[in-house]
Amino acid sequence: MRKSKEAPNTHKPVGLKDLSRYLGLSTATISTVLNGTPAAAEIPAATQERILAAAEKFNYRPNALARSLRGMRSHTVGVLVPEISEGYGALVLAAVGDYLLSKGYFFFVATHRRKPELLEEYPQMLRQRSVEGFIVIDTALEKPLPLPTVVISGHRNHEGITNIVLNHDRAAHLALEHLVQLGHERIAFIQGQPFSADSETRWKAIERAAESLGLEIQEELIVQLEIDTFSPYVGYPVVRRLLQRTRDFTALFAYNDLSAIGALRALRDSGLRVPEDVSVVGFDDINSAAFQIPSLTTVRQPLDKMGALAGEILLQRIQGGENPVEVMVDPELIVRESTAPARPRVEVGAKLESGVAIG
Amino acid sequence: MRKSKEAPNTHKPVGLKDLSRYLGLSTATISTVLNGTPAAAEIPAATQERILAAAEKFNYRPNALARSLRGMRSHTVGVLVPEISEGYGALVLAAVGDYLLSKGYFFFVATHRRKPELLEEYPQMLRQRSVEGFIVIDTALEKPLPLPTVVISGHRNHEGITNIVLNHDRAAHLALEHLVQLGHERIAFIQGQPFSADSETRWKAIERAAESLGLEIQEELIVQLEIDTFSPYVGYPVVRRLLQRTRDFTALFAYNDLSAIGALRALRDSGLRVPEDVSVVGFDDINSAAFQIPSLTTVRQPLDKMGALAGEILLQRIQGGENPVEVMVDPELIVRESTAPARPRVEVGAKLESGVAIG
DNA sequence: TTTTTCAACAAAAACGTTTAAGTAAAGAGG
DNA sequence: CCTCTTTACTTAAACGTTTTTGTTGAAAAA
Repeated sequence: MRKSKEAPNTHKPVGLKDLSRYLGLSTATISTVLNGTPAAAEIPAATQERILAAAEKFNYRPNALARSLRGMRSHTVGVLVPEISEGYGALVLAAVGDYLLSKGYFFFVATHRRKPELLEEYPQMLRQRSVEGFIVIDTALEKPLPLPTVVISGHRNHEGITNIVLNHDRAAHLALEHLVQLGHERIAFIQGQPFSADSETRWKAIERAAESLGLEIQEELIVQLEIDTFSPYVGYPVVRRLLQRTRDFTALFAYNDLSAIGALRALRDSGLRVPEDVSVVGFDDINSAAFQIPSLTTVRQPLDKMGALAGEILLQRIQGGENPVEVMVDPELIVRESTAPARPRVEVGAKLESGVAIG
Repeated sequence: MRKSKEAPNTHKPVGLKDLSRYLGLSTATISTVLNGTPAAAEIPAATQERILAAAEKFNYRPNALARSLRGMRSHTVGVLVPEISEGYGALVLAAVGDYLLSKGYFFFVATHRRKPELLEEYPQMLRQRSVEGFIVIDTALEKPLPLPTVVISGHRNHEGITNIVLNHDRAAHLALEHLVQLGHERIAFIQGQPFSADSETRWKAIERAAESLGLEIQEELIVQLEIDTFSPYVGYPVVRRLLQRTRDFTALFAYNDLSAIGALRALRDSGLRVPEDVSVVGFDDINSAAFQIPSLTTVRQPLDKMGALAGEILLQRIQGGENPVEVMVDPELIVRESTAPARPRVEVGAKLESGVAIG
């Protein structure tokens, strides 16, 4: 039907044996030449060229399973993540994936949805598939994994794993410095929910940053998130309540973009313009931050960098390199439309006089 | 150092040979018992129990590489997607992944970023890794792939692949029916950009739906998107322009959520309230649709269903099952705050009289 | 001429499974 | 007592590589 020396059909991939038959050489010789191992030096150039030509002609691709099995590297890592359909996980995963692919690694993704039994099972299954290491995103590991592991925004520290964390001090400083430079002195704050991992860390960082900038934090301008939701509504009621107490502030620094978006609406619904009357700064730089009108000035968590870094460190560790306990990444201030120079204090008084009745 | 019958340390996984040594049985026997093959019927229950117990004790996990290599199934599929950091890709991928994991399959993700060389290379690399099939998301394939393939929102049809597409007729009908039931008669439309794949299909569907509902489409209420951006700003200028021409409409059906969000802002900036003055319907149900205030009524593309369906059909095909050319999925109308009963026509007139000068 | 050395490759083992084919011992049937 | 089954396994091949060790024929050295 099909002549033997013709390129075989695409159904069964051509293997070393096929080349061996075609070239009249042993698979050993072909393998060494194609891999350019030291032993290939003993093979004359003419033969090498014949081999290369044949491999090219038949589009030979070594079977990765066989290669990995033989004891070489699997060039595969496992990624554990709670969810990838929401912004955070997707962004980090995308960055991790891009880095790994660029280095010739493939990866399995296992979404455990925070179910303990899956968190127990998936690492084992991934190990069964010979992954060389793990990248763990936003997940609390019960026990350390039996392979090189890099954790992004993890909640616990274990022996031997590398943690990638945001530099919260710098984040707070960037945001407050920006506002101070715009002339803002009375700044309102939305603190994170008590159960949110970063809430305390970030608030402490804000206090330090305020101190270093000579900025005084007014107790009456602080509100705290309470409800647990993925909707920006999270920020709406607290800002409405704040506005009933006082309008004597020119800027608002929210715990995250979600609450900042809720705040935008609350401010607008209260008749205040952003940024003319109040500047708003968010945190995270989720996708919809840029989508708001006005678009949101925010402290960006470099999720792409964090992902790429995780990939880089993991591959390093796999190759027996250093194993840092913690790597800190720097946030970035993304200035958009929601921040502007502070209005003069006099205007505040004027607005206040014509303001809404309290209570 | 370590006694031989003790559970081995976690560094090297225990293999069939280890069990063989421990039990004094051949690997063949152990394998057949653990796999419950027909041949295991000849092994007495006592032995079987011994084997099971040992496997349990040492937490034996068969090496997936070896198993796949031996010619059985790799239980792995490849997923080709342009990008996973934006909503669409992430949502579909999440659904695909969940389905596959639930069926014991793992998957490699390859993000080709629409670069032709990667689109050429990645399928080959995935094949090298013995994937059993492909799921291709939002990608124009140049040539059919050499394995079972399911395409979600693909742009071309090839021999032997299964396409998963949205039922656009139903989508259009749902949206218009909703508006009609709310009493809307004068409805404005935002058409998709000429280069967008679904633009024409969807518009045709809208025309058919309008016809069937006895709704007349007014030429002067149609605008079309032009710019190519991921920001909702895409919808802003066209709606502003529309509003300069006329305010004589009570509802707006946008091409997608992005443009609908831009439209929300444009309407508000023109002094119109949503939904009191104008109802707005979007399309897709991207995450930020629910995040708007008012939250957006929209036609939901069941990206989760589409992903799960793709997984299901692919596994079916891999197991030699049916190979449908096209599978249509139904959209769903998600009613939120941006739609409400039409205001009476009289008010329209009133508004119009006090309206903006034309030209 | 015989031995040694070298070039150029081949043979075979190994990775950890699965599976077809084979076999020793025990029991059944004659 | 001999043969035939059956039981309960074992042996060995196979998957497609990589890698260590061997082998062959010819040229160089003795």
